[in-house]
Amino acid sequence: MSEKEILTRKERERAFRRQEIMNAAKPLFASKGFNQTTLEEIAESAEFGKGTLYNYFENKEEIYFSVISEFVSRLSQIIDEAIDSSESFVEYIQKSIRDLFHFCIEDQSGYILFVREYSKINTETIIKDTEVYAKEHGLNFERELNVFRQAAEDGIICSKRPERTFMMYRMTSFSTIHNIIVSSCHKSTEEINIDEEIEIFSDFILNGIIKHPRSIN
Amino acid sequence: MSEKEILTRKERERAFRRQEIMNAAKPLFASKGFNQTTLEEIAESAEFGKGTLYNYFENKEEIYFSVISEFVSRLSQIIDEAIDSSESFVEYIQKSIRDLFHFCIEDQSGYILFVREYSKINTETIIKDTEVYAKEHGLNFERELNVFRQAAEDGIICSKRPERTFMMYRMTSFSTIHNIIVSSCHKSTEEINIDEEIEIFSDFILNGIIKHPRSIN
Amino acid sequence: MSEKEILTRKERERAFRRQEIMNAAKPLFASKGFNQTTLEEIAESAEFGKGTLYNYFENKEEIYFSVISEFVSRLSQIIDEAIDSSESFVEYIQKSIRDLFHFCIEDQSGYILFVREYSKINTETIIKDTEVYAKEHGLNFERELNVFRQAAEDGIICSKRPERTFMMYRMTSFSTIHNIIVSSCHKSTEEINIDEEIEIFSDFILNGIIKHPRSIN
Amino acid sequence: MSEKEILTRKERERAFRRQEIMNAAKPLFASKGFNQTTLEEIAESAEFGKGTLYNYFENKEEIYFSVISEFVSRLSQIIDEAIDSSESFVEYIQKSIRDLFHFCIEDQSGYILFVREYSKINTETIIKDTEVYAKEHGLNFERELNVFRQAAEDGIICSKRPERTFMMYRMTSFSTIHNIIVSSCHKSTEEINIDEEIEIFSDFILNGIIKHPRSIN
DNA sequence: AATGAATGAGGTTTCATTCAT
DNA sequence: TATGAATGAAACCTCATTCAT
Repeated sequence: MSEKEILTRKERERAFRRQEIMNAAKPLFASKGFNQTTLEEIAESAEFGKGTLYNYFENKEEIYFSVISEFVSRLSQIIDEAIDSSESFVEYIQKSIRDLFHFCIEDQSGYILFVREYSKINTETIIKDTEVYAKEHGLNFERELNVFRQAAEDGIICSKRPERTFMMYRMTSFSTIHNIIVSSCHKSTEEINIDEEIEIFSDFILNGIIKHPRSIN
Repeated sequence: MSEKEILTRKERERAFRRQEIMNAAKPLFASKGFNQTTLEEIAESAEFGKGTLYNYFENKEEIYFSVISEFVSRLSQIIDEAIDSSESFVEYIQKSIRDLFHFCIEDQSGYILFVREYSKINTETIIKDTEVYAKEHGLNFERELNVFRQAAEDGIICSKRPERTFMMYRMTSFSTIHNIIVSSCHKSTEEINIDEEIEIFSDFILNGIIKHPRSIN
Repeated sequence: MSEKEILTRKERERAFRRQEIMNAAKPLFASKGFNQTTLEEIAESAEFGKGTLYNYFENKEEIYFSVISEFVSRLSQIIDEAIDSSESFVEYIQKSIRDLFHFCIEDQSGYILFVREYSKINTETIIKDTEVYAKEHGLNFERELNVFRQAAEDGIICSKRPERTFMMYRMTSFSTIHNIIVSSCHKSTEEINIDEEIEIFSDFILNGIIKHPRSIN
Repeated sequence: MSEKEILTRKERERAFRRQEIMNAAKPLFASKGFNQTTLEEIAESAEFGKGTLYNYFENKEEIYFSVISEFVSRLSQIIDEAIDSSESFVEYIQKSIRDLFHFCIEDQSGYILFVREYSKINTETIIKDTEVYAKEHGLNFERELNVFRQAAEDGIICSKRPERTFMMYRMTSFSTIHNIIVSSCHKSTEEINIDEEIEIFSDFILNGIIKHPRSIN
């Protein structure tokens, strides 16, 4: 029996309103940033009074990090599923890229907030050490890292330092998604074809930019 | 005879003090962000009174963007030089990666500010359209883009969409540098070997992550 | 049933506090001017915190112009009533002078602020074109002007340019009231007799300064 | 032999530069007010360095009051001349109105500054008591007042309180001139005819606004 | 539980005045 | 004597948080 089922009606209502506030805050934080988003705006968007927010969250920061935390949980799940359901390294790469891209483009606001904090590029909130931060939210890079280590041992990838290779792969994924989102905002006319982007990116990751005698794909 | 030589002593002193203020502001903006950095801090760090700053800059924003502008100018120059002095595409890639990495790691604060604005991830300043912004500061992506287009025509790179490939290459460069800088901040004990990082990254870009029958390099 | 009656208790309290702030600000603005009056002083005088003022007014200017606006509305009403209730030109002149003097001397601070702005002598606020300004606040010189035009047609006043005559009459009224107020401030011992002042002024306006064979009055 | 002649060349140059600064400051103070005019603007307009001003004046206020003082001296002289050269009360009134109007409209900036201070409507400078102020600058209302007292004794004017009548006359003169100046600023198309204005005003003062059996004029 | 009025610390910016050159 | 760089007090305004209702 899961924990959820033993929530009372009051607790369920409380959780529901908490979520409503987070949903209202997310696009505001994403588009305007932490400091530039006022509690008044969040309250108005959530159709609550300003003071009510403090019945559900300690302070502004807690709202902010709760939003990100929620995103990270789901992100983590997606990666776990990709690992669990793949039978080869290449399949895992392709699957995780595809699922990650779709998920992030689905929830652009969440993604932007996540990458802003995670890349440590944000300066409006106290920067937390990535590892602490990742653990707090259950983001499990260790499992992925092990996949890369195993692939190195198996001779599937050539790098002598799979940790570095993994980091580059991860960073590159995030910045490419970021780039797609930004592009789609600014050039609405030129419709972005997500599946094409995914294919180009997968090829870039697997084969690099130089033409090789025979491509794996 | 260049214009610089006909600056009067006063003008030279003025330019010097302007630079001093920018140098004082740069690491503050980089570590704390735009809003979190107060003019008082900048003034104190520059060893000037608060009001003095306004004799050299219109307002806080002008200090901020002047710092970035200076970085972009030098960045632009480095890329131009790499293009001009390379005889093949692969040489250009290797050279530009090497020079870019060294330059950015030399001026970490400037780099962080640049990437924060340029990636449109920053929310504290009015985000300018990348292209406008790039032109304003003389950042010339068009030239690099043409290098990639030519390489595609020549069959050196396999992508059917060299613009996308270039963008991924650029993004990936920046996030890798970013990652190195962040790592070096947090794990100062584990000394970062820049040249090794450059080699790994060059290989990653040129060949991807999958082992190929024969590597170009 | 008027709209006022359907104000909720909250709305009534809000309006009341708004008025309190205006009442606190009025004598300060009148005695010290716009720039020389600080928000801190207004807040202290109104027995509110500094920030509270911003819950009722957009900014300092809005407080200032609200005070004047309130005065102008009441001034306008007084003149309208004098026109409506008078049966001859001379009666209207005497009545309007009497009511105007009493009203302005009752609310000296309001009057000083009004005349400062209206005479375009003030340089601390952006000077608005008198006509625009008058219309905004419902000050209706046009009606009075028509009374003068009619009197000229009827041969009651001799001027060939009743517009000018009206303007002189208005200006003179204001500066005389101003003079009375200033005098009463500085020479508090010598009690000012308002009714005598009104009589002298009415005579001055109607008959000029030269003795005539027979005076209307 | 006058004092002027024993000024050394240095002293003459000093006086000349003092005057230059005042001339530069006058229109600025008139159009923008005391606080809104910066020393930097005055210095620039006078083609001096900011610091140089302090070699000629104690501080900003001294510049301001020197400008007004100069105006008052000349104003005083004009009224004295009108009194001295007139043979009747009516002639004095007509002459003084004419000369005053022409003088003030010639030096609009000076006039505006004078009336702003003198009417005690200004709040940007410490308001000085009119009498002190008048004496300081040699403005001699006492002589004019005596002319009115004499006219009352002689039965030329009807008022039992010639002091009040004089004050109204003075105030009215100033506000009418003020009105003309303001009008000429805002309605440049409709050319103002000074001589016509003077005639209308003289008539207004002497005869009031009501048509009398026979007009003096 | 919900509200929003009240608060005041803290930020940017202006500008008269000083003073070393 | 002329200069203008340096200064810092003082002003307006924002907004997260508290708390009485």
